[in-house]
Amino acid sequence: MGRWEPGAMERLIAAALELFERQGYEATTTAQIAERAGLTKTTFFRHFRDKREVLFAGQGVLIERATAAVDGAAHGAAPLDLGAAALDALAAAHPEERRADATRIGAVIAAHDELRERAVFKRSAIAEAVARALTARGVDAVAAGLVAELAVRAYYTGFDRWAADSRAGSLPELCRAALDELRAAAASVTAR
Amino acid sequence: MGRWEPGAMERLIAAALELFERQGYEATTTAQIAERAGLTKTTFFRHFRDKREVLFAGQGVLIERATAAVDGAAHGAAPLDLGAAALDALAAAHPEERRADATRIGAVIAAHDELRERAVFKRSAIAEAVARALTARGVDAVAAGLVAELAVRAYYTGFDRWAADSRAGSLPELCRAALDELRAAAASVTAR
DNA sequence: CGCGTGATGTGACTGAGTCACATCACCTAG
DNA sequence: CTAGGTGATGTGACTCAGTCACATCACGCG
Repeated sequence: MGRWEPGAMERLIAAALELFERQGYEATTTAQIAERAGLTKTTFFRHFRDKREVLFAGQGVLIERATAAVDGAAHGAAPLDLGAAALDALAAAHPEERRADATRIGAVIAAHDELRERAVFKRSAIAEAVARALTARGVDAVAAGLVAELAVRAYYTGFDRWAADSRAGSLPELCRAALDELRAAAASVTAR
Repeated sequence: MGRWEPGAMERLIAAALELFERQGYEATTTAQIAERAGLTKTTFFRHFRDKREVLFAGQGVLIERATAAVDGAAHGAAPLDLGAAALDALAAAHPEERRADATRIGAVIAAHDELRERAVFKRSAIAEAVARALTARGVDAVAAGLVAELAVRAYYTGFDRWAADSRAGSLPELCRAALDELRAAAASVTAR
């Protein structure tokens, strides 16, 4: 499979991150990124659909993992338990060694609207996929949308705390704690 | 204020919508849109930040209306009542005469990922603004995020039904009905 | 050793988005 | 009635994202 210097995509991601941090996102050219990785612009676009996507590589597996967790959850699980299963799968996708990378990437994304837009889109794609998986498990559509939203919201809340503070607990713990907070707040807010 | 032929922005929006429907979004050039509106490409970009934005003009007032409704709600209102106030303000922003336009615009957006991404971003911007307005009214941050999500979700659910079926009820009614469904589902899902 | 395959390079091209500068309609002060 | 002033538009040139057809090169396999 691999020939030439292997790891082209990884080199492109690293080069992009360094240049974005140093020069800013808009001031960095896809040709510059490719050159720093020892490649050309055309090859950059062979690995990423567009310039933004270089910071979101690997998120593709999130949807698969989350939906697989819902599909494979225990028979008879309550809707919120299915959501928790999706949440655990999402949290398990990021090894502790990559926490520092997450921090750096998050800082770049937060600084540029164009990238925040893509981040929000990715988030909504995950939520939609989880909601579909929930309805496939028999959860009614409205409840599925809400449970998926809770799970994804817990995931991003936990992820942000994990990335923001290297001394914070593990990602799965932080995500579970966030889900507990959300469930409590939701119950209190919707009580009549 | 106005000189030349007035209504340049409206002409651009109408031209863009017609061309997008006829040729597709990607096959349509900003120069084509401008020409059809009797203008030039440069003027197009004086009215819209980018090509996508031409289909989202006017959404800027949604945030102002929704946050103003929260700011001005009755003293002592419960969090969900504040959310309902934001929802009513959002629903009131679309006169019945524009239902057909909403249907057409929605069809174009739904057919192109690039536009769906922008739509999701707009939605999240509204939700964030409402959440901020809620925290400013003393609602705790986690609950504010959830209530804002419920309100915005009710708004989009109602809006989609309103745009999808010209015989469906009024937008405010559809949005309120959606909020009722969501509250019931949320209460049932988060019950222990 | 020759051949197929897959990743990369090359060069040219389209179109989004920006910018400096010129122009023209309208309004207002004198 | 005229001279600026203002704000919206036009013009032409430019950068860069993203695409494409075609050439090239490394590697594995028969």
